[in-house]
Amino acid sequence: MREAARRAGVSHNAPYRHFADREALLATLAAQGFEMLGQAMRGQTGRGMGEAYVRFALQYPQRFRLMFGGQIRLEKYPRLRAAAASAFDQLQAAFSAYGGDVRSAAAAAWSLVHGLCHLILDGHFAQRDEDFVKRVLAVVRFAVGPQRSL
Amino acid sequence: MREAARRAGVSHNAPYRHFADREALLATLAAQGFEMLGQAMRGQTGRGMGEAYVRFALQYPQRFRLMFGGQIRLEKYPRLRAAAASAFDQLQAAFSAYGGDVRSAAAAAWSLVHGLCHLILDGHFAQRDEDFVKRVLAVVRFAVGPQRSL
DNA sequence: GTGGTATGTTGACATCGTCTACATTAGAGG
DNA sequence: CCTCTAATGTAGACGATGTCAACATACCAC
Repeated sequence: MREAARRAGVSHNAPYRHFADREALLATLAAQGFEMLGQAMRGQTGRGMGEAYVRFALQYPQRFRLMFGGQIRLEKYPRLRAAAASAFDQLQAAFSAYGGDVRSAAAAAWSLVHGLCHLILDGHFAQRDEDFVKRVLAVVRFAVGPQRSL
Repeated sequence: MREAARRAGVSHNAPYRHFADREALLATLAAQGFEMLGQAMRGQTGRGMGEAYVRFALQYPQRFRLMFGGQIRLEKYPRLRAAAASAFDQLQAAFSAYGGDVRSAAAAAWSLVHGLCHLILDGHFAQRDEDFVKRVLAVVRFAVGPQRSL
């Protein structure tokens, strides 16, 4: 909080006129992040959405960590939960054209790109260039229908 | 640090006799977590390893967050990096029997289960029971060979 | 002009991670 | 047994932080 005030050039307590507490400030920043993420995925389809997701995480790593670092309790900030759900809905919509267990397929796709972001940011992979991301994403198939494949 | 000392029933500075600083303490706990994770996956194969991974995360959520929360810089703790790599190696070994881009396939599998853990822990999914996990993992196929499928 | 609301400031408090200095304990070597 | 040393613990302090209460200022509606 004090650091935020410092950067804004105001006294150390000014932020409390705009945010209830530290967590509320962070929740606002996280919600903004989810809107940015949704914006980044807008218009993309299929694998392009996944790549946009990863690109966002690599471009704004701190923001991504804030959004998904588990430091902010979703239950406490309905606006935050809504922003996150809105982003996820875009991903799920990309799967709705296919039959089968759409919800599970979308969850799997989200998990895949999400985990990839985390592991790259944590430095668990030797490579982190866009080619590596494309190659990893290219490896998976989603069996949405009884026989279908995406 | 002070809380740790409190729980151990010693003075607030005693922990500094055993750990250089807060980050070193957390790094030790994280490394221990990676060993636990490796233990949990030992003996499992294929999807069973993924399920074990998720089970571990759901059983020890705080530990999992510590291990992958990005608060500890891997570069600074070689032992930690080694413990993490060792766990990942198990996963990768499960793919080595198949041809194709083994490294990418293993990375994708790790990303999938890892992202699933994070999203479940963050409360982004309505369900979090073992059935849901099984269903999500069942949806994906890994195209390891030119024509092969796992 | 007056009252109220939004915004900012000052000062204080408890807590935290960390440093320095000092005390205690335990074991090894004479 | 005595002494020296290393390991371990303690006390006190410092700066930084999140937060609260009290007070000040600016602006807008009536």
